Amino acid sequence: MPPRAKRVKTIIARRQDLIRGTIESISRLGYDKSTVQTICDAAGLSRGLIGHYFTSKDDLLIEAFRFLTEQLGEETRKAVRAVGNDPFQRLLAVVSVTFREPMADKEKAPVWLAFWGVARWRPELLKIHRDLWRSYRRWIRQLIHAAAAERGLKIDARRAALTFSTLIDGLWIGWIMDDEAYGPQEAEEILRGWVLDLFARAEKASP
Amino acid sequence: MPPRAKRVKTIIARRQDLIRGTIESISRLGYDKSTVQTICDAAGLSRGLIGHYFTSKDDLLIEAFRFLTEQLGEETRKAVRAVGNDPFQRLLAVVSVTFREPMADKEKAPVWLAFWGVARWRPELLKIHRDLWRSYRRWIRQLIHAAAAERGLKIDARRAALTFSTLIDGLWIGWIMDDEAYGPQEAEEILRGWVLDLFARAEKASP
Amino acid sequence: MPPRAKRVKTIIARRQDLIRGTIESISRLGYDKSTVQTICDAAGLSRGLIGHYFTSKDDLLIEAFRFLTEQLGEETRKAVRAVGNDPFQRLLAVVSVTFREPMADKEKAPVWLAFWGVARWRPELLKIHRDLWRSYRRWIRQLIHAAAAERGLKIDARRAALTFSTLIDGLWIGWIMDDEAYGPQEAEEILRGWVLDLFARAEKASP
Amino acid sequence: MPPRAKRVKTIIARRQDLIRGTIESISRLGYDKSTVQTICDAAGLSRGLIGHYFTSKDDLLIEAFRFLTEQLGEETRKAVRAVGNDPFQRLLAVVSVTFREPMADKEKAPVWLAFWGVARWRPELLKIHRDLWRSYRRWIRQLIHAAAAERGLKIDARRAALTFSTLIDGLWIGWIMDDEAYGPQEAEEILRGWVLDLFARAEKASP
DNA sequence: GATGAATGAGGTTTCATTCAT
DNA sequence: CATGAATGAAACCTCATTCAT
Repeated sequence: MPPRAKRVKTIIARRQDLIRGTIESISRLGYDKSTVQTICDAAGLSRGLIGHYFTSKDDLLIEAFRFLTEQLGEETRKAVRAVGNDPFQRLLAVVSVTFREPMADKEKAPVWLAFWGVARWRPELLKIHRDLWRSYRRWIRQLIHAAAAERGLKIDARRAALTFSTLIDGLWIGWIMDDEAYGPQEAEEILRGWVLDLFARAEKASP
Repeated sequence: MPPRAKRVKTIIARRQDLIRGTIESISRLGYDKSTVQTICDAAGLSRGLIGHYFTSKDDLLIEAFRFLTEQLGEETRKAVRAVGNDPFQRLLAVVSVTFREPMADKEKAPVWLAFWGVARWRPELLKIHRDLWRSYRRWIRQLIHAAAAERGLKIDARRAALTFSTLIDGLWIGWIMDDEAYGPQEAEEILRGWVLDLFARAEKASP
Repeated sequence: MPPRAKRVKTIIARRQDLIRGTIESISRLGYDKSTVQTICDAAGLSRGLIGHYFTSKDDLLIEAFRFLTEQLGEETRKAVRAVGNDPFQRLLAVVSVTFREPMADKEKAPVWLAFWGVARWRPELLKIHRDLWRSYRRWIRQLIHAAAAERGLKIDARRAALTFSTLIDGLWIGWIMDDEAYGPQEAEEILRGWVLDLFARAEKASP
Repeated sequence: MPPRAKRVKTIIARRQDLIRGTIESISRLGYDKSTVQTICDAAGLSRGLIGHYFTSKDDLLIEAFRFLTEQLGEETRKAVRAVGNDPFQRLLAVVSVTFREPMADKEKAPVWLAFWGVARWRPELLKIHRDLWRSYRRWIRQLIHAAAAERGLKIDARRAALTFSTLIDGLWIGWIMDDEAYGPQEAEEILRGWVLDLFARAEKASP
C-alpha cells in the first residue's frame, strides 16, 4: 500500500476509534459526564489526540451522532434487502430488525436519547436527526403505499408512516427509560400488531 | 399570618422561583449550558441563594424534574375530572388535553427531553420518571379496562395502555425534534384515531 | 459607605491588584512566561478570580499596558506642573523626570519593552501606544515651540519633538538591554545636552 | 562534491530554511503565536524536522536572532566598505544604509522588536544583542574619533557614538510602532542632521 | 436572610517533543 | 533522512460551592 493511502486509512481508523470511544463513554457515564479524557480513555488513545482528528470535542460529538444515525439506517436497509422485494414483507422485516440485535443494543440505545436531549440546542445534531427521520418516514410511506396498492387497499400512507415511526420512537424510549415495564420482544409484538391491524382493517379501494 | 408561617411560605416561594428559573434556563440554553448563574438570573435571584434553598445544583435539577413531572400528572387529572366519570369519555379527555395548551408547551417540552437525556445516568431522575409513568399507565389501563367492560369488549388493557402511552411519548418527541413534520393537532388525531379503532375493532367478550 | 459604593471600590481595587500582579509577573518572568497562575500569584489572589474582573487574560494584559502608559503620562505631567509655567523650564523638567525615580524603574522598564515586542500584532496595544506617543510628541512640540518663540529662535518644533522623544525611547531601550553601557544619569545628560544644544545653536528668527 | 560535503551543505541549507521560516512566521504572527508548526510551514518543511537540525525550538529562536543580528552587521559593513576609507564618509554611509532597503525592511523590523521584547529574560539573546551593540558602538566611536582627529576637532567620541546608536534604535522603534508619524526618509534626515551638527558645532582641538 | 466575592477543581485545547515507519 | 502520529504537560477559562459582610 502506498504511504499516502496508508495514512488515509490510519486517519479513518483513528476517527472511528474516537467515535466508538465517544459512544462508549456516553453509554457508561452519560453525555454531560463524558469528557475528552473519558472519551480518549475509552478509545484507548491519549488525550491530546482528539485535536489531530477532530476540530473540537463538539465536532467529535456531532460525528459520533452522525455515525450512530447512519449506522441505524444501514442496519435497517441491510435487513430489508435480505427479504426480497415484496413491500409488505419488507415492512415486517423492518419491524423484526428494529427491536432485535444488533439494533436493540442496550448499551447504545441510551446514547441516542442522550443526543436527543441536547439536539434541541445544537442545530447540527438536529439537522442530522431530521434528515434521517424524514427520509426514513418517506421510505416507510412508500413501502406502505406499495403494499396497500398491491392488495387494493385504501390506506393513508403518510399518516400510517408517521404513526409507525412514532411507535418505534415511543417503544424505544419507553424501553430505555424503564426496561422492567416491557422488553424488545413485546415492543416488536406491539409494532407488528399495529401493522397487521392496519392492513387487516383497511377498506378496499374503490375500483 | 405568624412570622413562622410567613417564613415557610417564603421558603416555598423561593424554591418555586428557582425551580421555574431552572426550567426557563434549560428551555433557553439547554441542560448542559445551564449554570447556577443562568438559573438564578432566570429566577431573578442572586447566585449564592441557591445554597439556602437546595443542597446543591443537582438537588435543584432533581426538584425541577419532579415539579415538571407532577405538574404533568395534575394537569391531566384536572382535565379528566372535568368530564365526569365515564371511563371512555375520560380516555378521550386525556387525548384532548395531552396535545393542547397548556400541556403542549413548546418551551417546556424540550426541557422534558433534556431531562430524559440524562435520566439514564441519574437514579433519582429515573425513579421520578418511572414512578409517574407506571402510575400513569396503570391509570390508563384502568380506564381502558372499565370502558371495555362497560361495552362488553375484550381488550388487552395492559398492552393497550402501554401502546397508548408509547404513542404519546413518540408523538411528543417527534414533534419536539421536528415541528415541521406535524403539529399537536395531527398528533391528537393520530392518538384519538388509535383509541377509536381500538374500541371499534375489539371483539365482543364471550358472555 | 453605602454597600454599592463599597463594592465598586472593591472592584477597582481588585482590578488594580491584578494589573499590578501582571506587571510584576512580566517583570519577573517575561511576557510569554507570565500565565494566569503567575499573575494571580503575584497579585496574591486565586487563579479563578481573573474571570471576575477581566473578560480574559488578554483583556487584563491590555489594561495593564494602558495603566503603564497612563501612569507614564501622569508622572511626567505632575513633574512638569511642579516647575511652573515657563516652557523651557518645563522641557528641562521632562528631561529630569524621565530618567529618575520613580519613572526610571529598573523593574518596570523591561515590561514596557515586552509589551512593545507584541504590540505590532495586537491592535489594541498599538492603539494605546500610538495615542500616548502622539499626544506626548504634540505636547513636547508645543513646549519647544513656545520656548523658541519666547527667545525669538527659529526651531523646527515638529522635528525637534520627534528627535526628543526618539532619544528618550532609544536611551530607555539601550539602558534596558545593556545596563552596563550607561546609566540613567548619563542618559539624562545626553538628553539635556541635546536640548541645550538645540536652543544654543538655533538661529534668531527674522523679526 | 563528495557525499560528506554534500550532506553538510544540506544541513546548512535546512538550518537556513528553518531560520528564515522562523523570521517569516514571527513577522506574520508574532513571537508568542509562532509555533513549531507555523515555523515549519513557513519554511516549507515538515514539523518533525526541527528536531534534526536544532536541539529545541528555543535553540532555533536563538539562532534566528543571531542570524538577524549578524546580517545587520554585515549589511552595514558591506555598505561602508563600498565608500572607501574616509571615516567621515563612512559615518555618512552608515546613516544612509540604516534606513534604506534592504535594512529598512518593514517585515523584518518588528521581528527585531519581538526578540528584544523577550531578550531581557533570555540570557542567550541578551548576550547576542550586547555583543553586537557593543562592537557596533565601538566601531562607530572609532569612526567618529578618526573623523574628528582628521579635522582637528574635539569630540567626545564615546558619548557621540552612544547618542548615534541610540538615535538609530529610537528612530527604528518609533517607525515600527507608528509608521504614520514619520518614514525612513525622515529618520535618515534626522540622523544625518545630528551627525552634521555634531561636526559643525565641535570646537577646534587645542593644538 | 441576601449578596456576590473568592476559591480551586476540572474542562477543553494547544503545543513542543518523541518516535515508529 | 523525512514524516506526521502520538503523547502529556500546561495553558486559559468556567463554574459549583463557600463564606464574609
